Amino acid sequence: MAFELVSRGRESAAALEALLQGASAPTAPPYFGLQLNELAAQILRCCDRALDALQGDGGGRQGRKRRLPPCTAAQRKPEFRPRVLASGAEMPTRVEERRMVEDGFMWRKYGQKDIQNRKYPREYFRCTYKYDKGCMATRQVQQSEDDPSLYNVAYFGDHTCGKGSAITIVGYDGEVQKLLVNNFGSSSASSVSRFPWPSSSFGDNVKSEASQPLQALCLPEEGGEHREKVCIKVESVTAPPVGLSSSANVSCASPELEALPRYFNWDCFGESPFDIINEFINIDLQ
DNA sequence: CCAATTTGACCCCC
DNA sequence: GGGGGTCAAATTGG
Repeated sequence: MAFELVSRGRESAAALEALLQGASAPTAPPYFGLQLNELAAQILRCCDRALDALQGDGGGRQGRKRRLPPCTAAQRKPEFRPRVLASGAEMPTRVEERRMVEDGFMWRKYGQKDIQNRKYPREYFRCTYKYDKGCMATRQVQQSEDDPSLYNVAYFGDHTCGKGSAITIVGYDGEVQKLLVNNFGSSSASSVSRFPWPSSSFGDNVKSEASQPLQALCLPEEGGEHREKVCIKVESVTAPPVGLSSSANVSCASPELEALPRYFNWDCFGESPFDIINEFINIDLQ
């Protein structure tokens, strides 16, 4: 209950921050020395910490850890099971490198594997509602070798359990960029998965149409505590018209994404957690 | 008792 | 045949 309440508060803060970013945040009156958007970001961080604390409270589902002696083959019932291939060659819809912060979904671990040439095992999670609602979303989590405090998270499949959403962004020339993102940044499993900005915010300001959602997606925690890299699969990319400027830089080796470089803070996903390089770009948050 | 985790076995693909 | 993804029995803890 407390978890849901804090989650709701977090979503409200996210909405506030998105609205402030879309509005004239720099001219908004300061509040105790903070700009309003900074204040919203601060509220978000507090909510995230509270949610983390609640999850690690022992009442959460993550607290169950044990180490068992392995079962012998004789103890197991040899049984032929028809397999349903869930992943195959499927590419993840989202890849993140993040500290262990809840992503807004209910996951159930179903496997763990040692991966060749990898220091840490890969953990496999499926949506808790796989059987209830036929939700086939899965995710894979692997501890980063570069920074063990970070975890690479790859998402496969869309949530059909009603807990996720995809957003569509109209590009500079009207071409649709569809970002496959599920309930990004929310920490509430029971929340309605909608982004905090209304579709009408993609108004006449062409420049903000593309940049605003990306900024709003990325809510880096200042001070470095909450550092994450967000990788989003972009189905269609369109270059902004000549003359439009952006304060961000981009470098990306992917040919399909060459058009973007000058306008966003893209970075190539060179050190992909799961060897996925070309179809994903990395938004380096700072 | 039920739900979640652990972990070896199983299965598919390359 | 090996690697990686999934299954499900065993186990644990609320």
